[in-house]
Amino acid sequence: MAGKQLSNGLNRANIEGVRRQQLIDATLKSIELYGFQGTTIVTISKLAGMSSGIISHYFGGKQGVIEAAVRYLLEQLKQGLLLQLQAGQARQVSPRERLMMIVETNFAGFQRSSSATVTWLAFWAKAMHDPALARLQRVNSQRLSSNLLYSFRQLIADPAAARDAAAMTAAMIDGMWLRSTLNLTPATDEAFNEAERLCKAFIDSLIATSGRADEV
Amino acid sequence: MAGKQLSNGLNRANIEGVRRQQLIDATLKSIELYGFQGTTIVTISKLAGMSSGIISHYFGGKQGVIEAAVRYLLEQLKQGLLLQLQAGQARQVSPRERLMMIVETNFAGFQRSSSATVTWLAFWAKAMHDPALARLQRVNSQRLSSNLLYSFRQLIADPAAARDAAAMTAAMIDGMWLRSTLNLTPATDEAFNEAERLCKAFIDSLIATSGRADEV
DNA sequence: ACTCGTATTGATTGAACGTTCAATCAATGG
DNA sequence: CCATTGATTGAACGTTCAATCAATACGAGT
Repeated sequence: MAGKQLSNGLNRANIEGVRRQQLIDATLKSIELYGFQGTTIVTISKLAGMSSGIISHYFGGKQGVIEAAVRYLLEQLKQGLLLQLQAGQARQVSPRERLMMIVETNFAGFQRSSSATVTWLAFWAKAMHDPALARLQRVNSQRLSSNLLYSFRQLIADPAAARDAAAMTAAMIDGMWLRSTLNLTPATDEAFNEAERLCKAFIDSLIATSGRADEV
Repeated sequence: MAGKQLSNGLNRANIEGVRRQQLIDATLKSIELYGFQGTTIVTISKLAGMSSGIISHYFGGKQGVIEAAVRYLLEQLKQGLLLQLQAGQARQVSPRERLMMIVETNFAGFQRSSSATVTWLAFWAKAMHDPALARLQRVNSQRLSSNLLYSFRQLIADPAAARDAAAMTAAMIDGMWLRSTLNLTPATDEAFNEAERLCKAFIDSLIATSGRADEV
């Protein structure tokens, strides 16, 4: 019944999901190639190998498919950390290891791709004038802070110091990512690797300092 | 001769400069009010109290006036530090003081204004697909790094450690600024003040750590 | 008062874009 | 083998916007 196959190997019920993902991929590709302003219904649908009308059919309009693409990016980031934590579920993950995983997730391959970097920047710029996107942005920003704070609390006794450590680390991750993205000369991962290294070094210095306990 | 006054108090030769600045101000105001996408020739010229044609006359087109507005922002940032250093020229400015000045400049009032924050984000997003803007971005990004490195070199003996300190501080400044801007709920300066505090605390911790000298 | 030159206007144009919807067609069900 | 579904198309439409340019306003010089 639901398992009946079409000749192209697609289940009828799956077509919608498949098309939506194809259009989201095409949207990210278009933003990568032509920029946010240069992305139109035509560039997206052409990259997807479909007609222009299909976008309104599945997403209600251009605004819809772009919002969906952003949600996809946010979801990738969220799942990235979940998967990595899951991978180390057998053994016990120390607070320090967990912090390193958070850093690695934020500098993972997908987050370095052109389509992702360009879209993130456009997303932030648009979030300042679009309440729906602003809400998504805030949730995402909060998640990074909370994840960091959770681990820092287990490493730093003083609550205020733990909060400061989390805020600093969040800023350093975002700042490193931003500067790496903007200064990406050709297609070198060098900047991202260095950024990841420095973020991890910073976390270790925070832990080491707090080990010496009593400051301020 | 050149000092001849018009009835409105403007020098003929100055009219062009005055009009250009008025249009740049109007452009920033429009981006603040309507966003980057919502900014058109009409919104700018209306805010400036002039007609739409004037933009093409003075800037050759919309692209021209927007580029000029971005250049103005970059110049403000550059001059901000110069002025502050100049203010303390009489007495000797210690390397640490100079670092704090750099932080203060990046969180100065003008950089917190809506018109500036929105334009910065739009500028970054556009820089990824516009070579002219990308060049401006790189120069600006480099300046922050160089300024920081110059002072850190006087405080940290190991060259590699000084370079890392500068890179980390640059990222923290940009990251703190970004997160403050994006999470600006209503119109609270609270986030910016906290960001400035943490950046300064971070610099002090870098200096203190290097004082203990020999690490790695 | 009159003219010249510059500054400015704003209606108009043409291109670009998002949306709509009647028509098409392959895949299903009977 | 015919009827029905619904996924997909793409031309047409209305809107938006940057750019243009002929017309106008206005100060300066005589």
